Amino acid sequence: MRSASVKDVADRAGVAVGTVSHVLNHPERVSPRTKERVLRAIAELGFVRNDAARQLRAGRSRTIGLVMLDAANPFFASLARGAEDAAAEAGNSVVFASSRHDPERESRYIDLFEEQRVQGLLITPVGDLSSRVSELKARGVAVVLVDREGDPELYSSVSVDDVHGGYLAASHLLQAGRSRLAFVGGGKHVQQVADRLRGAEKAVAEHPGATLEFLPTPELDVLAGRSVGDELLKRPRHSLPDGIFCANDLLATGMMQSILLMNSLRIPDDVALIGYDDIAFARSAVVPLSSIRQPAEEIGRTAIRLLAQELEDPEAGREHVVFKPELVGRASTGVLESVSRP
Amino acid sequence: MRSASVKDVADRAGVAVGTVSHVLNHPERVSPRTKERVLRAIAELGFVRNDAARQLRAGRSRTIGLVMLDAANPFFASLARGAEDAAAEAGNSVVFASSRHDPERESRYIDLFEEQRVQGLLITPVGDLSSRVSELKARGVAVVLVDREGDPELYSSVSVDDVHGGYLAASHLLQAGRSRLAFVGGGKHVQQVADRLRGAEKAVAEHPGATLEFLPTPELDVLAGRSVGDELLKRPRHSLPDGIFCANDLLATGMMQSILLMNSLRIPDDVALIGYDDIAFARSAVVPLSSIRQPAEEIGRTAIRLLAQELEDPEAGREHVVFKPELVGRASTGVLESVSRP
DNA sequence: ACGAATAAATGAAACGATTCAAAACAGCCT
DNA sequence: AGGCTGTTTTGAATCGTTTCATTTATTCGT
Repeated sequence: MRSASVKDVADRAGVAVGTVSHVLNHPERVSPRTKERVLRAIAELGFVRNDAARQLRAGRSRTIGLVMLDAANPFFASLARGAEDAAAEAGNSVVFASSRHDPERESRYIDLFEEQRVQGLLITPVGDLSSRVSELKARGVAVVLVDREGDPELYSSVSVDDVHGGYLAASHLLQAGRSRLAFVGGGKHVQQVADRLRGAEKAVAEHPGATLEFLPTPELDVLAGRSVGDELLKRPRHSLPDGIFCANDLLATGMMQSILLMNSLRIPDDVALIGYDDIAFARSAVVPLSSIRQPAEEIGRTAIRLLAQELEDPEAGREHVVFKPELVGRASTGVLESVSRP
Repeated sequence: MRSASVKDVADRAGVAVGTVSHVLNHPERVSPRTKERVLRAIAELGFVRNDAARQLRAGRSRTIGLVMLDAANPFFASLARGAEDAAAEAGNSVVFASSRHDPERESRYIDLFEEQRVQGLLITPVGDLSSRVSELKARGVAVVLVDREGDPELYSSVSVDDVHGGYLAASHLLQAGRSRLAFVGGGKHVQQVADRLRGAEKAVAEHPGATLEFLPTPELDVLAGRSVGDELLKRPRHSLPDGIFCANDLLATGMMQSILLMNSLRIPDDVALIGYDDIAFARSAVVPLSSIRQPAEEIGRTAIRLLAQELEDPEAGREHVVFKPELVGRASTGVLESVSRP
C-alpha cells in the first residue's frame, strides 16, 4: 500500500503532473475549474506531499536545527518555544535535540542535521566550540550561537548579560535599604556565577557603606542552599547579612527553607532574599521569591531572526545580541509583585 | 557553493557512482584499494549524504514522530528521553513536537510528520482522538498512544495505572499506622485525579476502621495546596487527618508549606504527607516528600518497542502496556528513603 | 472571422542516493 | 589458451516533486 503521488492525483483528475504541482504551489496560475477537480482528487486519494522529494528538488529543507544543552531545563524549554514560534511565522519548523552536555551526543545530532540539510543551526555548544561546528560552518551552513559567544567575525550570537543581572539583583537589595549583602553561589569558575558576582560587586561599589560577602557552595541546588543557610544562622544576629543574593533560585529556595525553619528571622523584614532564573517555583514559594528573569523565549526568537538574516545575506557582518535580564520583585524583598524591564 | 554529491565523489575517486554508494552501504562488497580511494575523496570533498535523497529512494524515513502535550513538563521530558534512547539503539531518531494542549497545533505537527513520512507516530492526543489521527492510521501509518488509551483493536498503547498509584499511596499511609486519611485533589472530572482517588478508596476499604475524606481543590498547583492546608488547620486538633494524600506534588508542596508555617503540627509525627509524580522538588523539600513515581523513561522506551512491533508485523494484534507506578518513601511519611517497585 | 495577445496546461528534465542486472576482471584448473 | 567460478565494478533506472520551455486554449480588438 503505497501512498498516493502527484502522478496518481494527476491521473485521477485527468490532468498533467505539472498542473497538480501548480495547484499546490501557484494556485493563481490555474483555472478555478481544474483547481477544483485536482483538489477533489487530492482529497479522495488522501494525497500528502512527500517532503523528501520536495527537499531534494529544492536543494534544502524548511527546517532549522536546534541543539540545546538540556531539554529538561525550563530555560531551554522556553527558548525552544520562542524559536519554534518565530520559525513558524516564517513557515519553517524547528527540530530539537538535546545534547545533555555530552559532546558525542552533540556531534551525532550535528551529523544528523547536516544530512538533513537543515537551513541552519542554532546551538549552545557543550564546552568549547567543537570542530564539528567549525566544519559545518566552513561548508557554508549558517550557525548561530545561543547563550554563548564565539569568534565574533564568524558566528552571530545571542546571549544574556549575567553581569547586569547580578547588578540588578544587588541594586534591588540596596535600594530596599539593605547594606550588609551576601552572595551565595557555586565555585567562581562557573562563568555565569562569576559574572553575577561581578555585577553584584559593581552595585555594591556604587553604594558607599555597603558591603558584600561571598559565601561559596559546592553545588547549585536546594540542599546546598539549605546548608549554607544553616551555617549562616549560627552567627550572632548583628553579624548576619540583611540582604542575600543567591546565584540561582534553587539555592534561594534552600536558603528560604533554612531561614523559615529556624523561625527566628522574618523575610523580608529581617533579611531580604533574591534568587536568579525565575523558575516556576519562585512565584509559589512560601514567601514568593524575587528573582532575575532571563528572556528565554525572546532569546529563541532572536536566534531565529539572526539566522534568517545570515541566510538572506551570508556576506553581511555577524550580529551579536546581548539581552538584559529583568528584575522580578516579589515578597521576599518586600515587593508586591512587579517586573521591571531594563 | 553546492555541496558535494556521490557523483562528485565518484569523479574524484575515478569510480562509478554505484561504487561510492557501496562503500557507504555495503563496504564488504568493495575491494580495500578502491574503498580507500573513495574514502579519501569523501574526506577531501567534505561529502555528506543527502538524507532527502536517501529517503526518497527508500520510501520512508528513519525518524519517528513524538507529539507530546507539553515539552516543559518533566514527565514528558523524561518520556521523550526514554523514547529517544530506545530509538537510537535501533539506529532511528525521534523528532519531538509539543502540542501545548492546542488541537490546532497538534494537527499541524501531525501534518508535518506525515509529510516527512515518519516511520510511525507516538502521540498523547489532546482531548479525544482527533480525526487527523484516525486518518493517519487509515493511511497505514503506525500510531502508538502514550499515556492514553483508545480503541484497543486499532491502537497499541502505553499508559500508567493511576488507580494502582492511588492505592499505593493510601496503603503506605495506612501501613504507617494512619487511619484518618484525607485525599486532596482537583475536580473529580479529571480522569487521573478520579482514578487516584478510586485507588485510595480501595485501600481504605481494606483497612477496617480507616476513613478517607475528600478535599476538593479548584486547581492542582502549589497555591491551591496552601489554601486547602490553611483551611484544614483551622479545625480542632482531634478532627484533623493524620495522613494526607495529595493528587500531585505541587499540591503536597503547598500543603507542606501551610503546615510548617503554622508551626503547630509536625511532619510526619502528627501528620504524614504523600504526593504524586515525584517531581525533582519533592526530594529537596524542607521535609523530603514521599511520592508516587511514574516510570516516564520506561514508558517512552516501551512506546518505541510497540511501534517497532507494529512496523514489523502490521497484521499482528495490538498490545497494551499498563505500567504500575512505584512508591518513593521519604521523610514526610517517616521513611528514610526507599523506592519500592511493585 | 482572423490574428495577436494572454492565460492555462503540458511533460520532460533535474535533484541525489540506491539498487540491480549486466559487464569486467581475477584466479584457477585442465 | 580456453573455460569456469567468483569477486568487483559499472551505469541506467528509480523514487516524487518542482520548474520551465512549449504547446494548446481562450479572449479581445478590429
